[in-house]
Amino acid sequence: MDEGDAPRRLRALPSWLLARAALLGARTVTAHLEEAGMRRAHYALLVALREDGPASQAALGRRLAADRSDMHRTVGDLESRGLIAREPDPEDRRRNVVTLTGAGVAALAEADALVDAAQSELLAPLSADEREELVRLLSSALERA
Amino acid sequence: MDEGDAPRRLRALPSWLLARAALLGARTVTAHLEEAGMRRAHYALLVALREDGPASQAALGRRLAADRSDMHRTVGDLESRGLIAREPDPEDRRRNVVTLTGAGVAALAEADALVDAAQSELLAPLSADEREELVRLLSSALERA
DNA sequence: CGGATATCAGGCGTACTGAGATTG
DNA sequence: CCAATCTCAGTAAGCCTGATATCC
Repeated sequence: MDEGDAPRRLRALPSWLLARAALLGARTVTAHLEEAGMRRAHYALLVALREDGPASQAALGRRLAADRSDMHRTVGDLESRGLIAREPDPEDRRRNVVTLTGAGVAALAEADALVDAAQSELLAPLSADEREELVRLLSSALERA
Repeated sequence: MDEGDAPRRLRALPSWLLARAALLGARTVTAHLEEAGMRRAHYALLVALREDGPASQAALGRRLAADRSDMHRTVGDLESRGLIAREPDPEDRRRNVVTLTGAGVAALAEADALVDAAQSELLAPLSADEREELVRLLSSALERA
């Protein structure tokens, strides 16, 4: 990727480094998740359902900081593959309640392992301490956003 | 952006944090550069020309890890605005030699300040030491790519 | 003949916006 | 009437590929 050849001004710019690292991370995770026929947005949605239980599409979109149009499409994808179920909420008929199916739980477990493998590959040059520090710094930069 | 509400699994995933932070950085830089009527690709190209002198489009693309189609479009944009000049290389007539114009140098100086301001805004929650550490960690993760 | 360059055409996933219909 | 939700349509920039013409 020739980052070493990039102009020094760019190599010292946090925003530029973040963009390059994020692209590398996205490619790595995408490549691994491909084995499960899943994309990153699919995985994030399934994780949110497992952790916090059934929710409306709007709530999921807020929690994942995802766009409503993309959420709509992602939910449709996963529903057509039987990994989630989408049913109207009887208490508020504007809402679609999204729930994880048994197949979804199984697919998610497989995807977890793939995503973990991708992290290891992505952060191979860093020690365990450095990986923790990176997570801490990125979390700090994001916490007020 | 509600990162604080995101599932814990995602908040501990480096690839996810990188994606969120990079998006925030891109939005911040884009917003600041808008004042100079410039996009990030334009800025990166001008920086490369200032630092290493005139170059062919292919060389610039390699140095910036940029796609050749986008490079073609970016060069066209900047040429039409008079910030760079594109002329066939007399020594190798396959090549277009791209050079920075006087107007380009001036626009780049203005953009430098805008980009610096964007970095400060992006990294406001971090101390100076933490910012250096973040740059170091990101560089390490990228160096073998 | 490769190999490299610039260009053109297009696809694809992501981020974002506007608008309509339904319901609370 | 206003607000929230879901849906659909469309825009824009970024990443990527294939193909062609030109030139070393």
